[in-house]
Amino acid sequence: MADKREQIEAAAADAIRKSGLNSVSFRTLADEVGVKSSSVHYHFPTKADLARSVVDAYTDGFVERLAEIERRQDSLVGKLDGVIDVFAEVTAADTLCLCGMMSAELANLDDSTRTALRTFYERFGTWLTRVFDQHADELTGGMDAKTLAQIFIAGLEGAALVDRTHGGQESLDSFRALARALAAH
Amino acid sequence: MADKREQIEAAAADAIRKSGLNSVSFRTLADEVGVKSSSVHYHFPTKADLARSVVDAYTDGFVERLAEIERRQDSLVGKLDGVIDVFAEVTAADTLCLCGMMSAELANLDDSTRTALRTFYERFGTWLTRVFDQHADELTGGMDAKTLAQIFIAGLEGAALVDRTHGGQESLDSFRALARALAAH
DNA sequence: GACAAACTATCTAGTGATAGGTAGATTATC
DNA sequence: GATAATCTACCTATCACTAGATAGTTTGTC
Repeated sequence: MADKREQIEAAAADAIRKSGLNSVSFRTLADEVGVKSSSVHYHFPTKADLARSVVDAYTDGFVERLAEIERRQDSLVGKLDGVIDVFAEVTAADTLCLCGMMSAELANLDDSTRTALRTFYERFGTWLTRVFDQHADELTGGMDAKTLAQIFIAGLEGAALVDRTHGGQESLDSFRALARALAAH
Repeated sequence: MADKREQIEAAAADAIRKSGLNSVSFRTLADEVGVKSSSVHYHFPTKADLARSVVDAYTDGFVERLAEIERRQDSLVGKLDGVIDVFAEVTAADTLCLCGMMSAELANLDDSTRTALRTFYERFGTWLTRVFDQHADELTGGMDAKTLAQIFIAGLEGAALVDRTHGGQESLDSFRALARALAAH
């Protein structure tokens, strides 16, 4: 049996992606990993501590996946499709991007967790902006790299949100089409 | 003092847009309109009844605003900007689209409320698709009307979500830029 | 190497606050 | 007098969080 702290963090991340931080309780989390709720409080004194830790870990994992995409894909469409694939996995599992979910719950979060969320979007945005910049000569439409990055970040977060309400990946596929329209020249 | 039922519904809609259905309680709602929680239960027996009513009312109001935009704006960019303005109001009030917020909470909703959410997206999508179809000859990029409608629905929901985490309307403005890039010819 | 102190990770047992929901009495309206 | 809308008073369940006990492990000291 692996480290309990990591198990708790993983169980929390899964539950948050499915139904949000608000419907994650120390008790259900404890039951899932086979300890008492007081033990969860030992590792994460308050819910805010748990929330921040989960966001930080998710962000690190997400950025690592972006780096992997960059290693494997040379073309702009290949890279964008790689990112869309990440969101497609999330949608296929009937969940949301953890940071998208928690952004909806922003009003209930403490400052440190809000900062962690901003860091997620910032790192995602920095990566996407750089990718668009690297392929600037292939782009149509006349929009700059940062604008395109923001369109894709908001678009993919929203697509996961919308697609989950009716199943399938229609919205996500529309962003695959947008990627191809932008890269055609 | 207006009809209590409507007051309760309006207070619920405001609270949901700010912090989600999960953090709206019959007690706080009752306090806001000056009644007891049992009186709220008289008008809306269960929380699911309240949720569905609020979504239905929001959808009707939203669709009415779309019709108004269509009456006032002739150009494609004018119509798209009108829709983006609706989301800009939402963002300026530090809230989300009510249906976007509740989509994040999908796992905690009953079937009738989920159906009401799907209806919102369907009516929004039908309107946007028709608008893009009407201006098909002005479009660049080669994407069909339905694809474009899905890009804007997901994009605007996501932009409201993302922009709220760091203030401002950067993401929303990027969709204004996309509208102009698509309409240029 | 032996022993004590400190630390880690868990437990039992409980706190006060709040949640959605209900029964039945009361008041206002027509 | 009937009906609609509100009230008081309550229920059970769950929430985040805490105190204090208890093992096992690690670490510092002689």
